[in-house]
Amino acid sequence: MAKNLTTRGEDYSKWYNELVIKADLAENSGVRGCMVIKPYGFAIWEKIQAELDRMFKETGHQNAYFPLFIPKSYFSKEASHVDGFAKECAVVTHYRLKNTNDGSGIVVDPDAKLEEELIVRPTSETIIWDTYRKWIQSYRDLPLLINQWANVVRWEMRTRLFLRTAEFLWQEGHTAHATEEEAIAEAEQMMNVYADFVENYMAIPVIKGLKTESERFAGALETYCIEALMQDGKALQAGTSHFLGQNFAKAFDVKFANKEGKQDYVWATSWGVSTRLMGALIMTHSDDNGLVLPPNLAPDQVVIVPIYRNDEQFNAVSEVANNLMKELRAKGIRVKFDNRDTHKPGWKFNEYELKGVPVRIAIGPKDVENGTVEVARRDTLTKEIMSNDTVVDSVVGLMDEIQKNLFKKARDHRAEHTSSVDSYDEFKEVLESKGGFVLAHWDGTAATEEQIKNETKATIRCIPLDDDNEAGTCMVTGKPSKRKVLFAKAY
RNA sequence: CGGGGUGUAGCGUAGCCCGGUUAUCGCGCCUGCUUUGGGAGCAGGAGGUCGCAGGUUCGAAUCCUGCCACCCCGACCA
Repeated sequence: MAKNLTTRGEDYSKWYNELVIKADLAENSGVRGCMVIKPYGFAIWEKIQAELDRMFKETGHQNAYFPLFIPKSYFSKEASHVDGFAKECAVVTHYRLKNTNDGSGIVVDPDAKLEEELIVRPTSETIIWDTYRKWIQSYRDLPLLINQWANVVRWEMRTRLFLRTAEFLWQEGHTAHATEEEAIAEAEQMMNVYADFVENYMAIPVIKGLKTESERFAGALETYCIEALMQDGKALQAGTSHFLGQNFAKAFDVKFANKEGKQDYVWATSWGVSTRLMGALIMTHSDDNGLVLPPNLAPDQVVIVPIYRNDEQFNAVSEVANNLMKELRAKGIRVKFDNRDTHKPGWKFNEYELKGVPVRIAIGPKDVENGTVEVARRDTLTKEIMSNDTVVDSVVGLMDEIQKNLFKKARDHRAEHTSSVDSYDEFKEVLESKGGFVLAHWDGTAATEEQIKNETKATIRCIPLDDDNEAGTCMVTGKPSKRKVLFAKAY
């Protein structure tokens, strides 16, 4: 585990400051917990977007865009939705500024007060369902499968870089279906898409499951989620997919004529992942030398660093480097040749380690002479001299190997930090001593869940969807339990 | 919103308690030479509304008052 990675407080912020900001990922802009994402960090986000977007389209979805501002009245239409978000909404009340009469500055013009205030979207269900009403008349208009890439604002009382910023980037899918079964299938499908992406691209193992009633999305009948375990033993919700039933359809009067010609309310889902995924990526793989990026997600998969003393050597090394770059690119690998003469090799080595580039190739005069290059892996921090004849194939193979190795490392770590307990004392003891995921029996009531949370700070991350369905009795109340559920302290 | 803390160069800081020359040091930045296979060395140089506004004083980074911002802890949460 990266030694500077702790849960909260000074060490945590130090970890982010030293690793992330130096690694050009992001910096805290200081404006109410907002975040400036630097080019390198944004390149990672763009990779996440690109792959997810492809997967959404492969499952029949289309992109659209809805307004940032939502009339306040829309929110009051779905009661539980209001309860969930009312406390964290930014509200636009005026539309104009003016100079003060004495010229001392600018103030909000009191004459420019809006008739109805606008909410800066914390999520887009309301405005989207208001729109869907106009789009849906017949079963022939269904299913409506739409995704939006957008920013949203949640005025959290406390923020944390990547995990909980006041404004964040995300995608939100909103679908409408003719039947309940179809909507449930959609929600499950998207949970599976998320799990597939997070495991195979981000190399982060996840547990698929259902949220308990108290942890459910505001307005949902069922919330599917994927839960990941970070290096420090705390859980992070990496994505959610909600079955919304007919709640929003009823609230926004979205009806369709079914095949029998009768009016019925549509069935809905919504699902989303955010820039929080980047936090998960960092906190799962990084070590004390900086980020460690899985090859499938790294903006640069390979960086070539030249070593030279003079122009003659630089030209010789560059020729080898350019050829190698061309060959690797022909194999579909993202390669960067860092031929800047403004930084020395040692400086570059550290720079790319900090940035988590999976493979670094160094080429110097000795290599040119010997027909070799030095290949270094970011995940194991090992170096190997390779012949020019074999290096292309080896590097191609390394992409796969590093990807698998990172996933395996993360899965092994999770296995070591997953416990199954039978008593409340044991539960507390495990949480205290090693943290991580703890499987335990629970009686299914919100009251017991609340008691456990108050006494241990652990929450039910999910009711796993695996086949391990052994019944038992609740560790707190002794009442019957259908299966063990997944507890952890969470971010 | 409650509790604690901090504001001095791009970043990190000393000085503040006990007021007194030109505000300290490191990193970074610029110039030159030597360097370049793991964050180079030497020499020279640039860079400051000491968070803001008042007050006390011959004199304020330092003392007093008010304000602002940020960080940490709690409640809230993707």
